[in-house]
Amino acid sequence: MIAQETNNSARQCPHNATINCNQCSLGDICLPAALKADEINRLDDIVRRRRDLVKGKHLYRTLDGFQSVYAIRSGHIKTYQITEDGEEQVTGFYFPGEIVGLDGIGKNHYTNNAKALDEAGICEIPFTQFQQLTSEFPELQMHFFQLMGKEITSDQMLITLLSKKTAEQRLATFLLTISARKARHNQCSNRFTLPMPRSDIANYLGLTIETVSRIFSRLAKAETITFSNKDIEIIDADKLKELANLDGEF
Amino acid sequence: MIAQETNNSARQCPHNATINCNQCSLGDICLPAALKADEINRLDDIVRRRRDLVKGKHLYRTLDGFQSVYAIRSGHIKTYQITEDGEEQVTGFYFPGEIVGLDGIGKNHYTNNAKALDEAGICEIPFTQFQQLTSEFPELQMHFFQLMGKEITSDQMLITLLSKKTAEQRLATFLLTISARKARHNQCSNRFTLPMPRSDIANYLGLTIETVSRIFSRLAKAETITFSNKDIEIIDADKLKELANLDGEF
DNA sequence: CGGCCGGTTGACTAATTTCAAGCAGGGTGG
DNA sequence: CCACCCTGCTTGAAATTAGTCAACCGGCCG
Repeated sequence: MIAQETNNSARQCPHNATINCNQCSLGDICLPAALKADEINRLDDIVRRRRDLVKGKHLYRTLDGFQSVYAIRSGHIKTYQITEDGEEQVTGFYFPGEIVGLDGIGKNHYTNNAKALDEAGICEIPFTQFQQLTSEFPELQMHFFQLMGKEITSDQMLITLLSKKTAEQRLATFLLTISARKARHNQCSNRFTLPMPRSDIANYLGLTIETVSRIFSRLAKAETITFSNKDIEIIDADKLKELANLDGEF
Repeated sequence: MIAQETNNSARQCPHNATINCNQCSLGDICLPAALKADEINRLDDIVRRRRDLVKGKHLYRTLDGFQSVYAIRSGHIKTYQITEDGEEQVTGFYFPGEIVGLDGIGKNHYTNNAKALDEAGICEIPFTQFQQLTSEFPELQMHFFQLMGKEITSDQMLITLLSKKTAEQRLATFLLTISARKARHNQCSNRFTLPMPRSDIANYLGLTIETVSRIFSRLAKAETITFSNKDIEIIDADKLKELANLDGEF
């Protein structure tokens, strides 16, 4: 029913591993956002590009030594932990321009696994060198603190969601979050393809696959969205916001 | 049944607002842990002491401008958010030696409210000055990154708990977390007084007061703990750990 | 072609919430 | 000093939400 391709070519295709931070289309939402043109070159010097992952490949694993954080140039990453009893817990989804690996900073190893949901282009940022750079550029340090702060606040939003919201509210909120992130990239915000399978959505939202599936159907029946597998179209954003109980947020 | 007083006098009473960072009994778990003696004095210079709160008083509120982070010298703080529909969501409990206010870093305002659960002594750390100090002392910067990292990982533990665990597992985990924090302060780890009411526990764990109460009773009936109101004694820590991790379901 | 995987749907079950009542302790006012 | 009330906590019975089990569907791949 919906035939839509992800539109990655905002300015330059971020799949292209040879471009530098100055040219990158993600410059205004990624780390360079905090820097002046000449400073970006300094950042560029320490960034290692062309770390490309095929779908399903890990960017890092829980006990890998913490060396770097990673900027996502293209594709999508999910982070997850394995609980004591061997179950997977999805802790986050990351979109182009976002930074993964912050969970490793507290310890000398990562606390999550990070896995590509599709073909992903990654910029590796060795943390020691980056940290030196932050001492030089207070703006960058501030920006980085802000990144960690955002990580904390987004985790806390998830906590509220898991603690207080019904299945329907959770899924509605989830879809709106994705939509908002698409908008940030000047991509169509009411028509998109989910990069992750139902099982990951369910896991992330603290629900079962069946419940997620049922809610998708229910939302479609109420003419709030239409969908075909991973292709989603938001028809009635207001109703979705109402369902999510997030009237003022987006 | 249980008559126990909190034992705050590890070395010096942290209620005493006149002592400095060098003398503080919390030196080895608080920020000074990262610093040498002479460096601690520099930290001490920027710390504003004697911000003391009576029970129920706010340390900061959601939309207060972000200026400072706070070290807890004595007493307990809870952080919480108000959701769109006006409900309270407790996001954390903070004990002596721990730092509150990190949620403000991402924006220029706090994203939580912070409220004293009992009489609390607080050291205020103006963030701008602190940030300058971190540029001088890489150890301190590292320690602070670690603090934020810990905030992230503890939030993610809560996410897993809310997403995967049963009511019983949640409460067992909660009690073990408190116990571990008591141990960190050389305080009795199997006999303590909870600083927060049932309603806050329930809210934090994503349960209702009634469920929390029922689980407390169930744990007592199973001779895992005894309790009288807020006074808790852990009788069978092993059983509690067992309950917290993997339930004997499958 | 057949099997597998991801997704959907239905019927039933179990866990937690909701509603309601009651209890204990602390503080206040008569 | 006692009665009363208020708050926080406990307990029981009924209601509801989401989970479990199971069947089925369609596309994809060997």
